Amino acid sequence: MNGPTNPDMCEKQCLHQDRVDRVRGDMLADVAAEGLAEIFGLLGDRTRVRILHALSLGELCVCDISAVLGATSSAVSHQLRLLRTAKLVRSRKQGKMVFYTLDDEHVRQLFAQGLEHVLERR
Amino acid sequence: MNGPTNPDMCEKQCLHQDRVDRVRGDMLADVAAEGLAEIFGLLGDRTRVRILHALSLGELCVCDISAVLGATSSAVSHQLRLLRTAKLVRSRKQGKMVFYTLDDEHVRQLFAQGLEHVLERR
DNA sequence: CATTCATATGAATATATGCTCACTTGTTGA
DNA sequence: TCAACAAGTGAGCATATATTCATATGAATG
Repeated sequence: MNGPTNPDMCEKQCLHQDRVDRVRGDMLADVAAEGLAEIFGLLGDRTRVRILHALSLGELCVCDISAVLGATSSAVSHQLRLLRTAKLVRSRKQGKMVFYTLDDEHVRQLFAQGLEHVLERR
Repeated sequence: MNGPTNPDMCEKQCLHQDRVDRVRGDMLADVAAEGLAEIFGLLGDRTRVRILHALSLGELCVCDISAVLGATSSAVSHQLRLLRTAKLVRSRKQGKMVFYTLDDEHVRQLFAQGLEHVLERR
């Protein structure tokens, strides 16, 4: 009905067509943007950050993680499923227990990089 | 420290006290975990990812960003406020327009690192 | 001035997300 | 076979968050 013209998109005067065209051409593919948002989103939660950091220090079972974080094993298990699905952690079953380890070197580097950011901003 | 015993925290048999104690000692301070989650959370949204990527290609006004993303300038403005508050972008006023640029080198590196992850995962 | 326009912002709404609770699964050992 | 227990999961709830809509602000221009 309204067609492509959206009054909230200021298509009147301010648009720098050259710049816009150039940037449009270099923009990330949708999959890439989606993928980036997904991985960063996974790292963007306090509980998951702490789980991943704990695992970066060594292998732990669900119970241990719960104890370290002071969270219920249910909450931890829910989060571990997300991390497992995204292949950020790997699980190894041993009897009743399931041990988790980091399964992605990029995560370590992202952590280090992120920490630099956190520490250096002032 | 943990207060009352929580049945969901399996304090019975599986706990590897030595590991837990060691990891607890090396855990991130709360502020650090919170800070990490915050920065990653900001990067964990498709719209913000695309805004930041567009800005990594050069300075753009709000209107241009809207055009590049195909989003309303209102939506973009809201997101820019978050990014500005977190000092990930910087704004420069010129007449009616406001130009934005990336204001954080870490972001570029996080992007590169994140992209590697996205591209390399099987 | 009054108008137009780029940007910002508050309120409302829709959706996403994290946790708890109750329950299930699968394993160990009595 | 049965009880105990670690772990996983679905439902429900509470909160967070992204977008839209309406409106405000402030700058250029007639």
